[in-house]
Amino acid sequence: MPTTDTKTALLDSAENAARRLGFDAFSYADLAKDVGIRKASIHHHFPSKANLSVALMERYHENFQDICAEIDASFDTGGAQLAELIKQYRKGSDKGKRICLCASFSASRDSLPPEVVEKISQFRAMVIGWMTNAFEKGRKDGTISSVTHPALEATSTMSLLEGAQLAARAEENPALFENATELLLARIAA
Amino acid sequence: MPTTDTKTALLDSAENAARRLGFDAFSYADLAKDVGIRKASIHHHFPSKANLSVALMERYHENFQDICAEIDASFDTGGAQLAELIKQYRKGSDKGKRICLCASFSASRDSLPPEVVEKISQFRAMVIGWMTNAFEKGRKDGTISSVTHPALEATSTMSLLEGAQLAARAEENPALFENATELLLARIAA
DNA sequence: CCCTCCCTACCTACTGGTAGGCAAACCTTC
DNA sequence: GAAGGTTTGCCTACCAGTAGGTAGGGAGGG
Repeated sequence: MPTTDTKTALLDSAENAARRLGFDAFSYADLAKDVGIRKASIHHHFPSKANLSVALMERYHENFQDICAEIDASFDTGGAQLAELIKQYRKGSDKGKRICLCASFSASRDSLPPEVVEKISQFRAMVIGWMTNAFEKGRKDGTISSVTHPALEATSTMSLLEGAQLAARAEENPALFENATELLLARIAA
Repeated sequence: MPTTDTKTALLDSAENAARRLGFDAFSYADLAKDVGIRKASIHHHFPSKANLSVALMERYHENFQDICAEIDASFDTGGAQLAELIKQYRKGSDKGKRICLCASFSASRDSLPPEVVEKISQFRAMVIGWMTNAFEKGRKDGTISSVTHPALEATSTMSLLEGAQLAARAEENPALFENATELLLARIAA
């Protein structure tokens, strides 16, 4: 076992770069410098950049799914669950320094292999599905106000959250994320 | 006067490329091929890519401002004005093949000169300001339902629209834009 | 012995950008 | 209106640097 798992270190570095700069704006040379190995050595772990993008999206999907499951386990009401997801997106925004990998990859769509494009859709469907459940629950238990159509609420909210991250990123200012989500949060009962 | 204004053709090609692929994913060689001149000749019009990005953002801002002014002149109610702006964003999405230049540039923030980063903020402020007026008007004339805080509504809506474009772009599917904006449109009286 | 992990060295293609030239259009000034 | 100079718009040819990727080798552990 290596001192620190190099493959994981590469994924961490690449995810960060992709979310900060975009998929087309970071190179294997950047990763090499960041992780502390030579550029050519990266190809041992990820033969191509397309290959790396697949691994990134897979890991991101799994991690996010785990987070959703944990929210389900820790919070009972639909409102509390939704609030926690919003908190997660705020955290993912990292004070306007990054955006969601899904949003970043969506913008770089044409530079990615079809496999990743497919996985972006699956990620979106997964999150929207989870949010639909949260809105449904929030409508029943009364912790989210004015919910008429949970599935549409989820779709709107997904776009809102990614757009809010983008807005905060534009000025590298976390307040813009807060502003964009304030009305949504106001619908959630304490 | 040239047969077709080359500078304009370059701006058109570059804007399209930036909105489809991202700022880091198109090159001067791409533009040259598209417009039909040699790569080096582009530097006559735009000495550097940074320079080009400034011109792109400036033109985009002006064009969008004109569109907003035209909506103001053509539609009386806040609801009709907002609906028209949403229509504009739908059109800008081009069936999921592009996103707003502002959204694209926000994601590529670190590749752009500070001047452009500043202009992105100004663009956002301009659109949000216009939408704040529309929501304010819609609240008064009753054409937009449940408006309590126009400025926050505008900020949310801006994020929603950019996020909706991103969602549609992810699958190159215009239906995702429709889904994300359906609830918002439902608030507007016919 | 082989497999994992990383190395040096190298490749081709392409990046944004520069130097200098050349033809046509545009001014002047006679 | 012709002569001369300047500006505009594009060209060929080239540059250093970097992109992703390859070939082959060596150290070390199972």
